[in-house]
Amino acid sequence: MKSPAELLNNLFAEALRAAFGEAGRDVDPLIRPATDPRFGDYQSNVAMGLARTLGRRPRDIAQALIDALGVGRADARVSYLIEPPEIAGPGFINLRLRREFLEAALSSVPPAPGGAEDVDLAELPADRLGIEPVDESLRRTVVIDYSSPNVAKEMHVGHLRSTIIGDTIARVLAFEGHRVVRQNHLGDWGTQFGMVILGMWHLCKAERRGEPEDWSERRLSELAAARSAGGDALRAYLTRLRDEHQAELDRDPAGVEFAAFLRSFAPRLVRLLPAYQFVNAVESAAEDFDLTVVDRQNNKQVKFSAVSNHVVAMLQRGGSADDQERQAWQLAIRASLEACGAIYRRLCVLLTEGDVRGESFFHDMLPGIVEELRLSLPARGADEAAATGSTGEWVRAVCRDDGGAVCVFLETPDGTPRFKGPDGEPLPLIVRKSDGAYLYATTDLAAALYRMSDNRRRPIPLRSASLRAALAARDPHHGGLGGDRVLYVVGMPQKLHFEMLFATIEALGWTRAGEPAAPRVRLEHVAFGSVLGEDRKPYRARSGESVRLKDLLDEAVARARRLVEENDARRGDDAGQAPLSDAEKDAIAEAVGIGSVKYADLCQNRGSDYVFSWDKMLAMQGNTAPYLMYAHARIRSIFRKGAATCDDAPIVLEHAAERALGMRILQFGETLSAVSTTLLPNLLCDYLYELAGAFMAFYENCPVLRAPDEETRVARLRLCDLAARTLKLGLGLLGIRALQRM
RNA sequence: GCGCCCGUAGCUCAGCAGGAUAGAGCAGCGGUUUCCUAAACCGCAGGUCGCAGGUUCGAAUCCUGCCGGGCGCGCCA
Repeated sequence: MKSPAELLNNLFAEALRAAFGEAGRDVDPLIRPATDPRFGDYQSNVAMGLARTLGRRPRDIAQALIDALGVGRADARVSYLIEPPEIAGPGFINLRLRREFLEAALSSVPPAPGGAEDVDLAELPADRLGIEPVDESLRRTVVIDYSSPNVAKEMHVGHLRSTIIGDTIARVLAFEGHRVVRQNHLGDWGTQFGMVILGMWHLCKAERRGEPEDWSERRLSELAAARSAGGDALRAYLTRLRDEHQAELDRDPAGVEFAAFLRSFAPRLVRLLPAYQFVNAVESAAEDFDLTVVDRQNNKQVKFSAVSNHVVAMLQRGGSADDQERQAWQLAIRASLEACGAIYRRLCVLLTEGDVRGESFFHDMLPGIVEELRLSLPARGADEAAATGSTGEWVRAVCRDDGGAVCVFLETPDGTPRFKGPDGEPLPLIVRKSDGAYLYATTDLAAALYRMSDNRRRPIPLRSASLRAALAARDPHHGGLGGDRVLYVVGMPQKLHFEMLFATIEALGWTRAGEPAAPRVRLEHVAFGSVLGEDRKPYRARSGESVRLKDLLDEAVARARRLVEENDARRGDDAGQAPLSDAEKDAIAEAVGIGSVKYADLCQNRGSDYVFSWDKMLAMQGNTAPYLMYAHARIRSIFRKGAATCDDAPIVLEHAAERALGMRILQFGETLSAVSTTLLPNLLCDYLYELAGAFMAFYENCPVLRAPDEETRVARLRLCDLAARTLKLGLGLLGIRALQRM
């Protein structure tokens, strides 16, 4: 089933060619929903624009177009679709869909597949409402990078938008028939990682000394006290910690204790986190003091404020001497993934451990990436190094050393820098620090290569043999994910980074590689704004720390639970149905609470910041999850109460409210297309809100179970069924459960 | 300093590949329940779309300048 807008679009495109020949080819018919019900259902605004190019009066053009459409001719396909169009104002063509068409289109929607109530929100909903996937020729492989939590930290509000928006986009694109590859770019290789490992080491030592379980928390508050007491107290405290640290190293230079500890350690994030925070706090406090310890192998002095860096260096250097660090690292990842998995399941987010390709996954490609940049982007700009970016601008990239760091300078063809720093000097993309360490830009280049490359469809020619080998080692079979479209669901502040990254990739020519038939790769930064508190500053807990996602969700569910309780009590027996059991209340509170948090985020325009408000997201009125869920529950209630079925009864759109509801239902498909091209989930939210509003109006005006006659009754039931299924499907694509009762 | 984003009703926000009289929700005022869930529905009131120019048959939407706010800007991610 195609949506009305799509049908109109196709018919108008044909008519444009028929009426105006070449001049009408590839002209967008500009089919839009009517701005006012009096003007019909849709309108075409193409005539006014065409007036200039054709040198004719817009109303004449509109008339010619209508003649070419052939409405009213018995043999014209358009005749069953619309009433004869009217020309209005300067040349608007007003279109009114025929009632018979609407009724037939709605009646032809296949019944919901049996088995009905799917508990999980699967990637592909069982009930498609007759909506077909996009044409085979338009299907793409879409790689979507979202969520990307940091292993060293617990998930917090900062991860909410990426996780939720990314998941919805993934669901919508998959529903449209695209091959979606989710990627969770876990932050598992950064500097903070040394702190986690070091924290685990401290846990080990504390345990051996027989200290209490909350050792880390105690040390943290001791440190805070020493800090506020001033310089000398802090120095004394840090010196004590240093001595303790050194004593432990001396006691067990081979790390036998730590190795044993790791073998039996059941990693739990609740223990890891305070230990990490402790190390973090100690190191930042120690920066101002000249304290050192001898490193694990006892060969050199290490600054006490930089022990974790040293651990990172050991970890990243590789080799069997550092197995211990590697093992600790694996355990920490394990713990983090389990914590993330719990959050994802609760959020009904599709990400699994199979989608994780963290920073560490790419780390051995990094030297090859730098070599590739050096070979492909020589200082004397070769032709290959200049290309039109996806924005259509020309970019030229030059890779050279600067101050000991390896840099990519992006330039316009005449050599002026594309990006500048605060001092007005060219701002490069730095891919290797002067100390030899790699940065996230390097990892992002490696990840992008992996995501686009495909041995068969899009082999990317690489000059660096070591990079070729490293890429092949990652995915020997396919040589990469073969993405035609690579999406990065990452916050707005990183816009500059992605501009530079994409410009570099374009200059390397990776997006244009592969067989001629392969589409050019589109790289897109799906940017989003921040979550703000009522004070319009980034949303934080009262303590000033960012809010843990787990706490946020707990509170949402608790608030929803109170509402369920209140409401059930107020309703009493009035509704003539059994009160909700505790288990039902729990389930409803969970769905409503989580759904409200998600919906409040998704219904905002992705690009803008939004103010987090419990009252608004849990409100029953307005564009909220509870409102939509209520509309769905109300419909299901009709079926429950009437023990009714409607099977394949023909739809009748007699009443204006019936027609309006039917029209909305049919517009679901075109809404999805809009979401997949703009990647704006709020368009889907707006649609669902309007759909629910149309249902509410219908509900007030058109009795269903008490309909005047049986024919009307079953027709209305069928319309209700379609409305409920559309709501359920739409909510499902947002990763929100629809409820039977609430 | 440079770059990006934002400024729409008292408040929070939609609308911005230009289209007819700019929409929601909240807050305010007034209605609706012997009737399928009132966690609802309906009505009223509320706007020089930051300001000034420009392009256009037509601008909240595109361009330029200004004012106000946010974010970003080489070896963090």
